[in-house]
Amino acid sequence: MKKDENFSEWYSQIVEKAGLADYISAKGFIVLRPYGFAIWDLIKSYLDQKFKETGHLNGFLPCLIPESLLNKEEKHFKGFNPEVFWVTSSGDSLLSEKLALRPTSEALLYSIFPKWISSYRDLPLKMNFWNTALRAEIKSTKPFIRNSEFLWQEGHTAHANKKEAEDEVMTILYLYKHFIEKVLSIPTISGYKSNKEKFVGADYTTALEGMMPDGKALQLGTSHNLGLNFSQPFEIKFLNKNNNEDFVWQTSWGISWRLIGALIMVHGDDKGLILPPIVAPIQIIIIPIYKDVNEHLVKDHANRLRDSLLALGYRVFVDERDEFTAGWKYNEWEMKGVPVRINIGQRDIENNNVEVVRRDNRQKNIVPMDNLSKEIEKIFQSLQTDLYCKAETFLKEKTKVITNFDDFKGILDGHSGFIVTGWCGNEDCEVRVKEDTGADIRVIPFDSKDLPTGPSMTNDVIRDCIYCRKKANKLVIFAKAY
RNA sequence: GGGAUCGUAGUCUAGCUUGGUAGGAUGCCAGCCUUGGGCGCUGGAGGUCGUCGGUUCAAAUCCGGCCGGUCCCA
Repeated sequence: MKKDENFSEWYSQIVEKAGLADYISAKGFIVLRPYGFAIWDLIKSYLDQKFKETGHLNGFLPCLIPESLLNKEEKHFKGFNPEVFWVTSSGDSLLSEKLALRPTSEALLYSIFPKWISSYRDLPLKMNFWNTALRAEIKSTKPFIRNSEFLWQEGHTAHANKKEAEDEVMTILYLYKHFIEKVLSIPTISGYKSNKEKFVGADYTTALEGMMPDGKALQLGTSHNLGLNFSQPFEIKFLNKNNNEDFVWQTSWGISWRLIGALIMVHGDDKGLILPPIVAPIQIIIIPIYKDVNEHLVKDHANRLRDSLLALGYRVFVDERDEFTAGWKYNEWEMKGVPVRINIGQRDIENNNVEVVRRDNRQKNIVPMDNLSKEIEKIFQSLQTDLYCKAETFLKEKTKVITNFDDFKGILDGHSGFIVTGWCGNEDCEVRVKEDTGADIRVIPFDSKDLPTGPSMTNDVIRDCIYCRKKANKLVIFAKAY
């Protein structure tokens, strides 16, 4: 399957052939297979540790939310209503109140916060939940990218003052950014969402936006400042040091298994997945190459090699299956994206070396046994940075500074990408552009130095709003999005 | 939201126009052979043709509803 020729088909093929997920006969729902779940597990354990290091504790929330609760913050409710699944009966009898399958847990969790928060001593309250959310996707679903139920993590915090909440929003956003860029090797652009695109119920939303190989944007993580928007309707109050009642300042934030989708799209090639080492369920695959006469000798060597690599902390697997040839196994493990493969046969044993193949460029190297761990470490390092650089180069190539609307439309008619331009800040212009081109404001970068196009040129070049030509007060990135 | 297209064995698919015995590949099982880029040979098992209904002596095939997948456009 060719990634360049039919990207969408290629993507669905990888999901199935690499054994990540499968379909079930309910629209928009998928089944995660062990290999796909293992990737999620690795993402989860990495981030979970970071959350704990920054003072967050995990909890568990029910998946049903009474309508009245969801309804309490009006805008929030309206925003989610079209995609909420409702439970209306138990057995044959109708429920007295409809229950929503949680599209997100703010309302549910915040209804109970008042019981837990009464004094400034109870703050900050910082919790996280690893669960799923349900949002009905009527049309165009895509595994990991758009599903009616998805695995995610939602963090929720309450703070004594505005500044602390603002800091929390940024702490988490940069924690995500570090993970996505340094661990998943996917470059991102960080910034604010426009009012139209922000989380319903937030004062403002910060986000990380990535670019997929078809030039479309994919939101990879969000962190919201909820201000007092929930604490007021839910009456989450505390006594401050001066014995006055105050409302808490809140944040919420999340990433989802979309990150797996991004990994597939950004790094994969015609041979299949390519996984960065930290999130690879199997980091090293050992293929013993043997004949009947030396089968035991070679397999013993392979297993000893595995044991020594396991002892060094690597996730290693020896593919001892007799029913497949070596060549078949190469293809299989390349499809699954295993970063490093080690071939070991009679002649390697005699020469006290092994053949090491890295997944991304499939370069083969004969490596002496004594150098092996050093070589693996080197490959892991360079894989991590090479994957990032490749994606970053692409991002830069596909990001253009545009100052007039005709050029803007022209670019989006062909293959899309990111467009850096000016915006007056008026939502009408944003809506019009979306109607005319299908692109909307993905992110309002915090700083022009974060732009892939570099700061020097953009500050001077962009003066007007791309649509109404009035003075631009924001530098924004427009793109089509998933 | 609009359009197109598909659903046949675990998987991929032929057959559908012109109604009449479901065929292949791959995988699976048994036995041999072999393994440095999807090896080879022999034999075997595996099917409510997505689902519900209609037309017909007869439906995988024609018609309609529903369910699900995929793609394109908004």
